Amino acid sequence: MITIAIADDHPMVVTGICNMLQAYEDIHIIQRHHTGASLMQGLQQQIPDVLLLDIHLAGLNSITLLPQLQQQYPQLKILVISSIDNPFVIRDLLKKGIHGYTTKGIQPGLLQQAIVEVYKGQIYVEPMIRERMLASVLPAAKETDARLTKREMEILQLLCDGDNNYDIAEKLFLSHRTVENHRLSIYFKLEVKNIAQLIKTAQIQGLI
Amino acid sequence: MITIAIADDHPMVVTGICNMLQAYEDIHIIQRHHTGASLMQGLQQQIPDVLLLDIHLAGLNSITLLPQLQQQYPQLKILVISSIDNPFVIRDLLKKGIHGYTTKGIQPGLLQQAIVEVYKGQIYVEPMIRERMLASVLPAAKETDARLTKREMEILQLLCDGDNNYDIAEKLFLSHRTVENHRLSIYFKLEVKNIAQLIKTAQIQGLI
DNA sequence: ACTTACCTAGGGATTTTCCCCTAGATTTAA
DNA sequence: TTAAATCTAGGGGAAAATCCCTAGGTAAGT
Repeated sequence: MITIAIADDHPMVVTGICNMLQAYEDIHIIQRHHTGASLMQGLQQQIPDVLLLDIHLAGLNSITLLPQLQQQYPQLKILVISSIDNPFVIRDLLKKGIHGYTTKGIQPGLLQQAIVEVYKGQIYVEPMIRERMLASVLPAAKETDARLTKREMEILQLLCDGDNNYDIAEKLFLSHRTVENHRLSIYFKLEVKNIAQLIKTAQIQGLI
Repeated sequence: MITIAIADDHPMVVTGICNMLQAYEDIHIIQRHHTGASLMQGLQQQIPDVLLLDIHLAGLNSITLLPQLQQQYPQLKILVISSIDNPFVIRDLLKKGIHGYTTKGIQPGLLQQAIVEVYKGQIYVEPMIRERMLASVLPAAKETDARLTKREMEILQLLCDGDNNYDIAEKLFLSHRTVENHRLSIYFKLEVKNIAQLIKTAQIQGLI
């Protein structure tokens, strides 16, 4: 018997999930929450085996709850359910220590499977997403050694604010040529060839 | 008795809706679809009073089906259900002739109310969205400027890919000066002053 | 002590962007 | 059927970015 708590600010999704899981006798839903506050309170009463967590809870990004959840309930398995299908975003979530990820489009049978896998201590990622993540495995490895230095990160931030070399030079008390050098080395590391691609890549990789 | 067809590529949402509406005896769900093709076929068999339509159907934007739906089934009421809560986007949908809009976060009672309203020929917008649309009435003037034309959107996409004016000119068979003009008018509309801010703004506003 | 990475700065040239304009053709809305 | 918006294209010039380089100082590890 696996106990479940659901946290999602869309009642429709909550009832949808409940309905899906009704058929499985080994899964028992013990809590339903629509807000982060309600969730944290509920966990104090009783700790489920698996938490089905939507990324968007009314007004707050539930990912911000992760560190707290992990610290207070280290044995709690967290299965994130969301609409996002960007492999980079999901990879970041997994890095943050969630135990599984599925989209809201998952088939009932797979959801049950996901819960069981996560419960058993496996990391579960919905098959379709898993494929897409595989497709981005190489860029993922690349991204690791594409680590920017402190100065480069600093300049990246300002570039992303729309500052030009001269603005940045003034703010950091540097020559604009120095800023240019940093900028070009950022381009090289992130394998982009202009500022537009840089901003996009930085956003996708969560560098800003 | 109001007959309903549901079109949503997320089984979870479909079962959630069905579950929500089970309690209401005056509402009868006669069709469930996960793809646009299935939907169009189903409508040929039997026309429901109200169509609950998700914006995202497997692989296609269901909004593209609107003209066809309206032409073939002028008496069909279309209630769009989605996760989008951007008032501007919703206003555009209403302009395109949908009869109602709710998010997936709607309460069961309100969903039933929405269906009844739409069935009776009213335009229904979820209360929370309605408020936010009201709140954007004044900036609506500003937003009018901020709406990009077709050509501008096209160029925005390419700019976000890192193409420069010359690349874009070649791809679209234009002069690079023309591309430049479009680019500058995009800058003006989005109130940015260079490509870096543009990419960032476009990402944040979901324009790409 | 020595290599390596990092930060700094610049010369010089080319390409692209950015800013100020005008202006005709076409499309759309009032 | 006007009026307004959009799409097209360009002149001319200033500013910035991009692409070649070199090179000294500093900091960290081996």
